[in-house]
Amino acid sequence: MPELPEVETIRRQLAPQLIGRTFVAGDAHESVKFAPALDAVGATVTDVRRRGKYLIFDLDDGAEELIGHLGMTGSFSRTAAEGEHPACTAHDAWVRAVWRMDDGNDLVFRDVRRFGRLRVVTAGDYADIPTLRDMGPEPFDPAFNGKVLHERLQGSRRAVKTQLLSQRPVAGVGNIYADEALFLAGIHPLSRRVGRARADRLAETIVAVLRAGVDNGGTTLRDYVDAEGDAGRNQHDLVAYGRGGEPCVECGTALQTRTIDARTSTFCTRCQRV
DNA sequence: CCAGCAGCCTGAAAGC
DNA sequence: TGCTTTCAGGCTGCTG
Repeated sequence: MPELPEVETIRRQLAPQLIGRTFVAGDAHESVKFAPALDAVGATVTDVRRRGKYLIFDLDDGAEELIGHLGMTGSFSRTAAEGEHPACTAHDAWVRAVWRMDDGNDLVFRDVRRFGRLRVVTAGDYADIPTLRDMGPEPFDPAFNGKVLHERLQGSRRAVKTQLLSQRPVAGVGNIYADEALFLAGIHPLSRRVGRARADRLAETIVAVLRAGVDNGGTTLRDYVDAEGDAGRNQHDLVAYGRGGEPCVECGTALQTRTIDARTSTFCTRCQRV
């Protein structure tokens, strides 16, 4: 599932191909999740940014933004133009949006499970995108540290993992990297009390696992591919996520799996303290 | 305002 | 073999 490293990988690949290009036509799935893709037709891409797990295409020097979320199975790719007019059906059954660019290529958004979303907003107006509006600091921003994380975790009494997945303490952490960061920090996912010292450690491990994910081109468990269609390599480095029943790399205890907030969580009952 | 949870989606894998 | 059930889960929006 695309989290910060996967989205960042895609951003880096798309940016040089799209900056300066104009959307000259488009086609989109009828769902309200994808139809807004057509609102970008006529606009020129002036930058391709990322905020948490959201891709943000700046349009017309910042007047508007095309915002994309990959959901569970979303992916972007570029292909030579297919047909005289862009059409989702010219590709495969899971393509939800196609934009024809002024360089004769198509930008394609494919999303099997349709958990993704596309929309165009006035620049910076995220009133209708609550997760983006309330998003915490970027983990790679120098301003993000244990002090900031500690303060932001104080705002809620919910379990630390639940808070991380909300995107409010810090941007871009999903289920995989949350399990990894909590494991490396020695913090139980159900902990409701993360003091300053543990917050310092957690901030460090969050940055470390996300950086490793970017360096490895993302984590591919099943669906994720980058904008070139290639899988990531970070799945080989995971030490907690998806390893329930296997021995903890630190102490050898069998890792435990349980559902927290309808999501699978894997952790070590010995190394990770509540 | 906050916590908790149903619903959105579909293919792969497991179960029978 | 083939049908049915379970599972994966980010985010939205509703409810108490």
